[in-house]
Amino acid sequence: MLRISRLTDYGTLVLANLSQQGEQPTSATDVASATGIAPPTVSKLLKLLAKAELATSTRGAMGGYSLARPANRISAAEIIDALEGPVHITECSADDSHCDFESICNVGSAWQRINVAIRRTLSDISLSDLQRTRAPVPRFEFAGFPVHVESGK
Amino acid sequence: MLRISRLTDYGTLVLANLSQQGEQPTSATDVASATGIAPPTVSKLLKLLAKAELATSTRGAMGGYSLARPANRISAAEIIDALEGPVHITECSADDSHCDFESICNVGSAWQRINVAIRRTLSDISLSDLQRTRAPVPRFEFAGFPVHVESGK
DNA sequence: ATAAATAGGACTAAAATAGTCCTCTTTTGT
DNA sequence: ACAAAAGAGGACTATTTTAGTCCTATTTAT
Repeated sequence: MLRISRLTDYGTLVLANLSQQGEQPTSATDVASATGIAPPTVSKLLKLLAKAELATSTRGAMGGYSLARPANRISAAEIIDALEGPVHITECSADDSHCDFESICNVGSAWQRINVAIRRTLSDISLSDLQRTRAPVPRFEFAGFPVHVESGK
Repeated sequence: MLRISRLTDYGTLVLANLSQQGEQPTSATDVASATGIAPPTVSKLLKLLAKAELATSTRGAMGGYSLARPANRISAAEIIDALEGPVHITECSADDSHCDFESICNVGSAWQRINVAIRRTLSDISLSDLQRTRAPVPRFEFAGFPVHVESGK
């Protein structure tokens, strides 16, 4: 359905919060109170983000998490991958998937192509873009026709 | 998770099949055996597609379904909308949604913008594009940088 | 030592999805 | 008129995914 899960949405908030804190580590508890998200959930998210190397963790007292890289070098695609695993627009876009109708199905490849295109775009959008209230306006093209997206409302 | 549901994938197959049958109505049962999808599921899909006016139904003996319009005037976005309802990339992209952190959250609008951009692209892709084995290669741009997608693999 | 943190993973609950089935209405052909 | 073929509509169930909680172990600063 072309949507990201709520956890990913929260994850973006969490990363945005880390980004505001700068270099020094922030504890999961602090992030939780700053964002209003339930502490155990924040903790779970930060563990996933650390495993994906988007955040670095410091253990022990005065420890916490901080961004692994500047916000402009963390892409929306990486955030989604970290929190939802590699994403395929349909089941049959997955590398190792097979279905019974492959011989009939002439549809798969186009969805796959669209999937690739969306992922590329998401790769070009950084956490800092996501944070900017006035983010740059994405522009899409298909089959040679540019599709302009109005900014704001 | 940026993926469409399996039903939508099936729905595309079903529509592609109707498209191949031309004008005369095809029964849900026939579509089911042509595609290999379980008959009750095909029936459910066709009902939804008919309600969304992507297919027209003819009741009674010799009845069935046919495309409401030529395949090149049915867009991927319409198919998704018909089978999954209006789609939002995050919960807070929905028109009437509110969350407790709106005052803190500076992230929402960018995801929303991305959502709009993806939908526009999907609107420009037609059922006939989806059917073509060599569909045109979508091209995306973000913040002024064109992103080229290689064709094929 | 002790307190403050993360690491890791087991576990539960809730929600969305997929799929099935039943009954009713409409239409065609005999 | 009637029987058969088809769709309309909706209730229902099972499965899977997602969200969220909690517990125990490990690490580190003071």
